[in-house]
Amino acid sequence: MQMRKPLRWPLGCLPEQLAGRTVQGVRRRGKYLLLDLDQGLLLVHLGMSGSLSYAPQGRALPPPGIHDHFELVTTLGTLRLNDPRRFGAVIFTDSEDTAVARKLLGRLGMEPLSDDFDLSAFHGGLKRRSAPIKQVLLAGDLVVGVGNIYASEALFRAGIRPTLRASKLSLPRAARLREAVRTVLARAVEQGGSTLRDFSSADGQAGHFQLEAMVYGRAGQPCKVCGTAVKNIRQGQRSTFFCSKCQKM
DNA sequence: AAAAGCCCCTGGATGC
DNA sequence: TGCATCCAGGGGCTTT
Repeated sequence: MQMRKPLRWPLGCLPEQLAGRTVQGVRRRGKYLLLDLDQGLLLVHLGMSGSLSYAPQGRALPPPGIHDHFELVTTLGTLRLNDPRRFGAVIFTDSEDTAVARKLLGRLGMEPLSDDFDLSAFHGGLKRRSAPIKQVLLAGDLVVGVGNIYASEALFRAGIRPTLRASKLSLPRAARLREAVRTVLARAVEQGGSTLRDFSSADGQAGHFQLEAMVYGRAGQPCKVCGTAVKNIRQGQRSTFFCSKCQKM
């Protein structure tokens, strides 16, 4: 294992902590990748611009560039993290029960594509929030995985204005939103995600979901359903796109 | 407890 | 061409 510049948090003594360890399994929680080791746990986050590439043993990765920060070298192959903006993270911790792990993983909400994405829990959570629904989706403490693109897209599909206070959502509308979140994320996964500039998957493929976005990145263009010009506003320093005719308060 | 703002960082696109 | 400005798939931390 080698490393270069620090990411969001310094990479610290990873070489010592990882030397000789065995990767026993790989999981995901929210946008954290969890590598279960024979001793300890490695948390990996890609931030906004991170990507992983992998080469099996015997096939070489290209020479490391300035944005390659971390390589996990195993007997089966090498996993490399590239992250130009360095918002990503690689963190070693002893288990999921350490203070560090709990701080990062403990606040995470329900997994949208799993059975635990329960409607009454979702609606109940929304009831307790007065913030705009878009920001509640993005916050990740009620439901995880809904990033900036998919929040706008899910709200469009559900016909809900992003500025609506979360607590105002009726049960039927919460149900519709829940379905929209699941549909949008499942479709995005099928399409390999969204490549706006530098994102790629571990085998170097770009994503294509952005090509079928209904509102995201389409400010001023006609809504694909009704033709009204798509609006772009800012909520919590992030851009939001919506159709003022299709999406009701 | 929850909301709102700030900040981390680099690079590409745009405008003068 | 050169420089300034704005914007970007996230989310932790601090302040209100």
